[in-house]
Amino acid sequence: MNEPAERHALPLRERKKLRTRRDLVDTALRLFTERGFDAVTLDELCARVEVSKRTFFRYFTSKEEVANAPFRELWTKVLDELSVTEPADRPMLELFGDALVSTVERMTVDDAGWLLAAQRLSGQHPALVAHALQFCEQHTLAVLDLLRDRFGLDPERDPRPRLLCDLALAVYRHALAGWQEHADRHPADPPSTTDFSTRYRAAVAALRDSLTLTPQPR
Amino acid sequence: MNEPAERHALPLRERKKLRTRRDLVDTALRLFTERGFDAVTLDELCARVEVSKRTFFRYFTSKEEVANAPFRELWTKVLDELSVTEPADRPMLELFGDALVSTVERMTVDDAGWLLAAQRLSGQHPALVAHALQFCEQHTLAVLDLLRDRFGLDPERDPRPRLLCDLALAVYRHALAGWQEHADRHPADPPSTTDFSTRYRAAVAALRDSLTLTPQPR
DNA sequence: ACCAAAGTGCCACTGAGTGGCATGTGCGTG
DNA sequence: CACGCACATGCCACTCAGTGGCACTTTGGT
Repeated sequence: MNEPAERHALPLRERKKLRTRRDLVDTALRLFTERGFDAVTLDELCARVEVSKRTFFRYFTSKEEVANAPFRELWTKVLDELSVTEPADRPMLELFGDALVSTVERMTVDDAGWLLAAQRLSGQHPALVAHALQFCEQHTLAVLDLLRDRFGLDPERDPRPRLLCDLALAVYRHALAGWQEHADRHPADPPSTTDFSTRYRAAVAALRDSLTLTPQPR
Repeated sequence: MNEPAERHALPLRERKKLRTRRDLVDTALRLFTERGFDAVTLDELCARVEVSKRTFFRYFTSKEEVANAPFRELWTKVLDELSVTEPADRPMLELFGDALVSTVERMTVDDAGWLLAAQRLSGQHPALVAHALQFCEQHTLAVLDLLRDRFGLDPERDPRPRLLCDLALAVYRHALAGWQEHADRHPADPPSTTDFSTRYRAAVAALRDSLTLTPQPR
């Protein structure tokens, strides 16, 4: 019936939707970056994209969500990757890290730029941090389902899967923050996704030592 | 000058402020619990407490904040405790856990009840999760300052302090969630703060294993 | 050509949060 | 005790995020 054999030939209707969504995200990130998150009203954003405010809310549930859209796109891909990963005999933390790192390294330069822009904004406005963290929390729950269904780990009876997710998220956030700061110090260079990977792996290596970290004598 | 020798004799003006604040928190948590977070408008809450909406916003910065007030009170005490802790030759994670556990066990039964109520609400409404997480983030930054100033750990050059905080927070959140679920299964009993401590310590013990957690064969 | 469904625009509305100014109350001074 | 100062509050009008409802246009299938 409605099964076009060609991959990239989505129903024309879907194309328009994707385009509108992309317009909204791009314009929003640009305006927010230029003038600050709450100096830009939704009315203005909608006017620029030539879309009614009502339509905006059919694409995004809140003003924060459009600013954090790059995070959603990243994690959607990571989850896709994880859901086809074979449960080899390696620590989940590694499987998790591999999925994240390879997803980031597969990003286009443009997408990496948007991701950094979103991260930069998050650092400035508390409401964006809040939304981003709550978004992580939601995805943690999705990952826990995955761990239960595909990897035989039951988060109901075992606290470790839950802790593992939070550990991995802490590492991810640390790597992302470091990447963004580094990118800001070299504004001329294009964003380097391998810089993220390096930071991620370094943070993973530091995890074990964090557990026994002891105060230094003054 | 204004240094009354008596401990509990605050300036009378301050007493009133504390009382108003307490009224707002208590009434808010009660109403939110009875009818749900967004079925209660601020206008209504203010009417109950007989306070103008303008005054509400001199005590709290948002509707979410009043619902999460018990968290703020808890962490304020924990930070106070940490800021007088001597940097003995023990892992920071233990010092941190001791401060948290002893603070919780020193709570009154009433305060424990409010804390559980706030946690219960957070589980229901995304906006409250978001606010609570962002609040944790803020306190993490305060803890990092403390680590730098009192414990000689520099978060600028060493990723471990930052990771340590996130680890501790993950354990805290897990223990709190478990405590609340347990309390809900036994609604007749008064809240048991030692139950929280037990869960906290168990989760700390599980941390190390989380790092190497490996998929189970189906 | 036609129809049903999906997508959109428009309009009015609720409720959170803010600014400004007038009013009142506690607190220290003479 | 009276005065004045500073702080806390109340009131009012305003902005803006987000929602509900309905009418209109576009798209894809028949």
